[in-house]
Amino acid sequence: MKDYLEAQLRTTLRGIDGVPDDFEPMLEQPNDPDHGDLATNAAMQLARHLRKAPRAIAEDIVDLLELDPSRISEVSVAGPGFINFRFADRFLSDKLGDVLEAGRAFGRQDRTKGKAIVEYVSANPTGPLTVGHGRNAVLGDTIANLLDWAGYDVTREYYFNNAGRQMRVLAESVRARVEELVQPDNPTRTVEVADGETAEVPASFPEDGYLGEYIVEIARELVDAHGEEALALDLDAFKQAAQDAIFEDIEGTLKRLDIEMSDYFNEHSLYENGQIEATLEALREKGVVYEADGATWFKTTEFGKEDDTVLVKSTGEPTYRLPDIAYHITKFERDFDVIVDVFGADHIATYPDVLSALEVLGYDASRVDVVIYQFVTLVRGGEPVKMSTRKANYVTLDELMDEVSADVTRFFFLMRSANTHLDFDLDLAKEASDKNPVFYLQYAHARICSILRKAEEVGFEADENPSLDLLTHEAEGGLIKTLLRFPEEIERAADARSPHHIPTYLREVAVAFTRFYDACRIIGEEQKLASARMALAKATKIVLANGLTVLGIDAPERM
RNA sequence: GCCCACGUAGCUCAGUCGGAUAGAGCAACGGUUUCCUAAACCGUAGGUCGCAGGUUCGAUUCCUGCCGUGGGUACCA
Repeated sequence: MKDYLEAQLRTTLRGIDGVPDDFEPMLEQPNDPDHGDLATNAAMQLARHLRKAPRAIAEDIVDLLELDPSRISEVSVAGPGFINFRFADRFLSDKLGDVLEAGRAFGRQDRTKGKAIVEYVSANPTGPLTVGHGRNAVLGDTIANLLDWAGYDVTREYYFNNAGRQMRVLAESVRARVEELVQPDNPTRTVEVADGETAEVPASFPEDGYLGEYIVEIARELVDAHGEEALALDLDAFKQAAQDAIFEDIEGTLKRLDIEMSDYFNEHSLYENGQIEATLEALREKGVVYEADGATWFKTTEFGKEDDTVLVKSTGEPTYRLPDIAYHITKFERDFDVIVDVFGADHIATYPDVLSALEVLGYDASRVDVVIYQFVTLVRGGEPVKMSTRKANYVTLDELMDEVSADVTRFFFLMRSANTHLDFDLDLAKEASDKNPVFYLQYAHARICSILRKAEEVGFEADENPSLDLLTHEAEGGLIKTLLRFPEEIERAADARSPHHIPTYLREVAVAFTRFYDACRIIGEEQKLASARMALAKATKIVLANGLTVLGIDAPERM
């Protein structure tokens, strides 16, 4: 409908002198339903160009506009110069039939938009996923779902680094725990675990070692498998054992969230195939790289930064920025039209360097969208929980899901815009009865299922081709209009890479449905009306189920 | 210091490619149930859209400055 009106408006405007060729009329839904179903402010925007009063322009447009009365029942000029359109009931009921026909595909577009890659999670295998990773994972996965529905061929990629200092410290941590098991009488030392809390660790435990209990478990498995010989294993064996165990754990956690990556991209492969070196050379040729103090620098000051940035340390080891650039080049080489990165706010200073480098090397950096999400503060008993992966004091994503379920976890991460801080109140989410919006949505879906069951019970059979034009009650019209917005909402959320629009929208659907449910009976009404209303209930079920599917949340048959 | 977000109802947050009377949930207050799930619905109350300027026919939305909160500012990731 929006497309139809846009096209008609454009045609009309082209016939008016003085309208710029590139003028695109905008249509939006007025806040107040009394103002119609769609409105355009085109006349006001044109006032400048045409040097005429907006209302007069609006009158002219309305006079010239040719509209199909079976689609638009009413056009009016209002306020300072808005043109308001009202949909014909007939049109709405026709469209409702389309919803039923499309079913689980309603809101999904044909796969014609090209290839998209969404990089998310990307946690190095040093420990279990935490709540912070959870926000990343759920955001990324839902953005990927949205792009999928919006018509992209989507790759979901997890980028990780299993080389370097972090992993060395991890391996040493495991080794120390093995030593502790095999030689319990060795000297120990005291380390701080959390504010004011301490623990005893073997003297060989590395500085900044990983203190989580999972390290002890990995050590125990090694001792179970190798006995005392475990201590004699080389560091790579400890590293491998830790990495295997931790990745298995991470994949298990992601699976609980219904997340399955397309692939895992190992940073190390960029070294093996020479892309790190090639990237550095390419940058050097562009003259944005120089040597100083034994290190290799990237002239980020040329791109508005205060300082230059080290790409290769004086030790000869690249900082993570260089492989990041090389990695992003692979995304271009793999021909992705849309490239989305999901990063925590702590990466906010690093991605501009990557984009600058891509730009210098001739890639269209505007294809890269970086979604930055702010940190999650877990609140337990009214107190914020401080978290650190290295110290043992954190709440894992698994623990969170144990407490509040995967559905609630996903929903809470998705209901807020990514760039606001998220206070995740565990007590509230757990209590989660009437306060929890996810239940409200699921309940609306379950209630429709209940109606369907009831219909079967009492032997009600809806007409094959229900007369949808019987749906003239205010609550029915409101619900239909809300349902029909679903495809636009998906597209808008996908374009903006903003999943949180969907929970907001689905709540509107649930509210509109519950209002309808409250005002209109289905079973027991006269056959034709009952059939039409049953069709409306089914259409609502489709939209709720599809929307929840995009969010990765279950749509239960009963609650 | 500099960079990036954010600041909207008592609380948690939508809305912001400039538009008509700024919305929702929770909390508060009042009402509704012979009926397909009351995990509901209806109503009332609640606001200098952080502050001050600027651009505009029109600013919560764009620009500048200030204040506040968070994050970043490593030859760590």
